[in-house]
Amino acid sequence: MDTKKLDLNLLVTFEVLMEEKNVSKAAARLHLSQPAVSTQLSRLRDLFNDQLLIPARRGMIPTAKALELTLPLRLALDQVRDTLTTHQNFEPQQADLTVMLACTDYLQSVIGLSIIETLRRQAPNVKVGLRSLEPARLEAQLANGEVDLALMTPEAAPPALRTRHLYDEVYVLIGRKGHPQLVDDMSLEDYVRLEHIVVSLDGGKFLTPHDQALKALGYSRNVVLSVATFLIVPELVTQSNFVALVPKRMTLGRTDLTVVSSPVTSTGFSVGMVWHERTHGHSAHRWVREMISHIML
DNA sequence: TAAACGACCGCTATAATACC
DNA sequence: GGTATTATAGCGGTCGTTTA
Repeated sequence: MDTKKLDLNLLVTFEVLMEEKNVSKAAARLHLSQPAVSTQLSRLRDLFNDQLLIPARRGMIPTAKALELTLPLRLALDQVRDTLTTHQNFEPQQADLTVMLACTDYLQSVIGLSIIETLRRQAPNVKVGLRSLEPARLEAQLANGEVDLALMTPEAAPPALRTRHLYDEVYVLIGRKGHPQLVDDMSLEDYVRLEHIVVSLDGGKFLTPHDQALKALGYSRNVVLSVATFLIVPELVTQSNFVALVPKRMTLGRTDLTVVSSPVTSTGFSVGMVWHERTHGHSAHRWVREMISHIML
């Protein structure tokens, strides 16, 4: 590649073209004429030695290479934008705004308090509204301002949104303190005989991906209860002999629980932040995102 | 230092193509 | 045929480099 031909503006054009998949719409967003963007696309094609976007019935279809380039180029541009805006004025002590945060009940319980405490200390006039995550509506909510930031599995976010990975979560098995069968290194046979609570966020389901993994091994666990939220699970297990797989961070500081590893490796999940272009460059929102990143470290 | 030159970029106009 | 969309031609302005 001849880097002398490289112009950062071309990468910005590529980013918008991949979002719009339409030269005319990309041109409107970039405040350029359609031919100007068409010419830039031609230069991008020359630069990457690939068609990148192929004219289709309506708009354009990205090539495999274009799809491959999208994420790394966006990350590179974000880094440049971050560098340019890092030192823009934002005074947490004087800031006065409300940040609407959408996340699952589990995340509200795990990090909600930490966020509020840090904000009260560093930005006393910044308020946080916590609301339930609605994945199907999230993109629209982020676009229209109902939500400013979502905490969720970044891989599940619509591709047009901005994401940042925060941490990887794993599941652990919990039961009441002194539970007679709940020990580390228990056998798979003992494990499936325990009385399990499962969490089905959309309600009432008894078969989870973990059960499918068990099924593949020829086992089926004894599920006695399905609940729609992680929040009540610790209370249920402390008052019974039930056990449950819950995210490890939920158990931190809980002295009334026995926490052991599951004898079957249960696929964990990642947690990240998801936000819209609308708040991407906003210094206060940037500060909030940085603050949450630091809390999660 | 200033003029000349050339490369580059974006513009308007328009051709080509596909769809309704 | 009208509309939507991309691509190209030709033109003018800007900017960096070269040269006197």
